[in-house]
Amino acid sequence: MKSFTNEEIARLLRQVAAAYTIQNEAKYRFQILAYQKAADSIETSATEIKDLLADNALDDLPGVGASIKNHILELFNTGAVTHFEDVLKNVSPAVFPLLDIPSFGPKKAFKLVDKFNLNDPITVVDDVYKIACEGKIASLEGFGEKSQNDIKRAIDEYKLGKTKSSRMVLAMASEISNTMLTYLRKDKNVLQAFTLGSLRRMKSTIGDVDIAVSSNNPTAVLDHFNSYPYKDRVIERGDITSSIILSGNKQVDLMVLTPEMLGSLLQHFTGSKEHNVALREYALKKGYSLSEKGIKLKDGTLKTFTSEKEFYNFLGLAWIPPELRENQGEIEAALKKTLPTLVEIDDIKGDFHIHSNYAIEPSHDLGKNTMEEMLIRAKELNYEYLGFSEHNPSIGNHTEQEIYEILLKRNKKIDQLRMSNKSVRIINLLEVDILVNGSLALSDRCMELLDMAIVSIHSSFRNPTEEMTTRILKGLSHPKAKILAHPSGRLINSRAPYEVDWKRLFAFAKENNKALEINSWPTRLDLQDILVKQARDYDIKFVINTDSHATSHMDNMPYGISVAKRGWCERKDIINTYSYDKLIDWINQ
DNA sequence: GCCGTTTTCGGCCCGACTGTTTTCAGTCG
Repeated sequence: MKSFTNEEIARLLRQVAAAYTIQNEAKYRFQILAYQKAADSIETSATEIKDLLADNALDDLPGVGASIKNHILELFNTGAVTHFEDVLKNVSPAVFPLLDIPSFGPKKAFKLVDKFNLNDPITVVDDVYKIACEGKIASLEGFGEKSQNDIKRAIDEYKLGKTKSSRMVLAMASEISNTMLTYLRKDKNVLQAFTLGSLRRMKSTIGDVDIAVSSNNPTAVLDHFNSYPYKDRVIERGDITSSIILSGNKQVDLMVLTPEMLGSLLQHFTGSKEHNVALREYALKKGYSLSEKGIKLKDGTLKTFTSEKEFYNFLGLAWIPPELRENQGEIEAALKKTLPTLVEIDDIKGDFHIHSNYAIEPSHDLGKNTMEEMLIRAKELNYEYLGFSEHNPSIGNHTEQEIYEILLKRNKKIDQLRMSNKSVRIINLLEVDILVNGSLALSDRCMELLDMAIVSIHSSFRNPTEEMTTRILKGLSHPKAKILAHPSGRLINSRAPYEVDWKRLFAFAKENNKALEINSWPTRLDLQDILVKQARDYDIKFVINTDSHATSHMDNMPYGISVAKRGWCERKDIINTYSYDKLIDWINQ
């Protein structure tokens, strides 16, 4: 039995789709869609295919039917798939690396590889670049001087990091978008301007920044957009859309329509693609054809909408919050009027993951601000309570007795603060390491000094699923351990999540009244949204924490909120929306 | 190749833009 990661399987399925496209796009139109859909589904699955296979649960994945399932089984059994080899045999492997370069699709990549006999996937990008520089591409049928230059530039930018798959963190995309909105609104032709796309849906990572504007003079708005002083260049410019690249290879897309079309424009450009496709298929059955311009009725007339709500309502649906628009059951829920009332930032009454600079001699990093400073910020945020949760004192450098004394001293400090700070109640926590063997880094009598503890993994991330899960459950089983922090350990764009048997963890958390943290740190956002949604089916509790190491970090809470919303969470699912009294009841349960 | 609130067969979103064309092919979201 061989093993493959989800990423490898998805890549393989995309290669098959590309090969079908090259061979005969019209003939294989629906197979191509099916393979791409299956690849998307596998790539975004929080559970590894190998684990689904072991549970015989591959059918749970949408887009994976009998045929592709059998291909995957064959892949794991023999290391290869006969059918895939058949489809791929006439396509050089040198085609595929080109497909991660923006503006390169299967057909263009194949033509270049085929005409110039490029067969080395390692060097193919450089090979194409060289051929373009030598001026050999312009004379090919279907190409010209311009497209030859475009190819050169696309590869230049690719080498600087602009690939189809590169994504930025939410915080950076927000900043780019806000700056752009401020700039756009300076033009009197801009009636209203909005952030759309994955940024409006508050996805954890963002590809391009999408912006929509309503205006009676789109040309003037596009001119203004194209004159943005911090742009590197204009990628494209039409009658209603334009794209520019900013320094750092960040792309901004703009669409401008008249105010009477604003409703459909917002709907269209917010996406996701999957949501829009599903919505359009649903509408089609009612005889409607949807686009950014409005809804085309059976008689061919276009009905326009000034608001997004009217657009959804016309289709018999409740307005769907952007965070839910991922084709994960939201259309059905909107039809049945069973959409959740999502948690909002104003519901938050406290934050439990706060690292002050209190000298606790920890195993990991200390915070930068004093407990007093953190409390002031908490008061400004209108919090009812705040939990201090520095890392436990390092067990390598202290005896158990020394640690006990450090904590006694810290408790005295916290008691003093409780006397002097009546407006914000203080919860006494620590963030305690779960060691490799599953025991906690604090002794039982040390744990007794706390109101509750956050436990988390900070070492040995790469152990097998079973071992990791057992380790976490053991650590979490301590009666004082109430919260599991950053449950998957992922760092966006730098560290893959460790592998956990999520179903087992969720069942355990439900059974033992433990909360899973949604960590608001922009490169963590962990538990990730799709797992939050799955966990919610187990009816378990979450806590949205900032993991702050400075007062300014406490402002990251909205990012955690966005993850909770994308996971369909309501206020009742989140323990730091509880009043202080209710919270204490929960801690003592 | 997938899928089901008219279907287990017969459907499968829709339009913008560019470059190379002279009505279209390819890419993108």
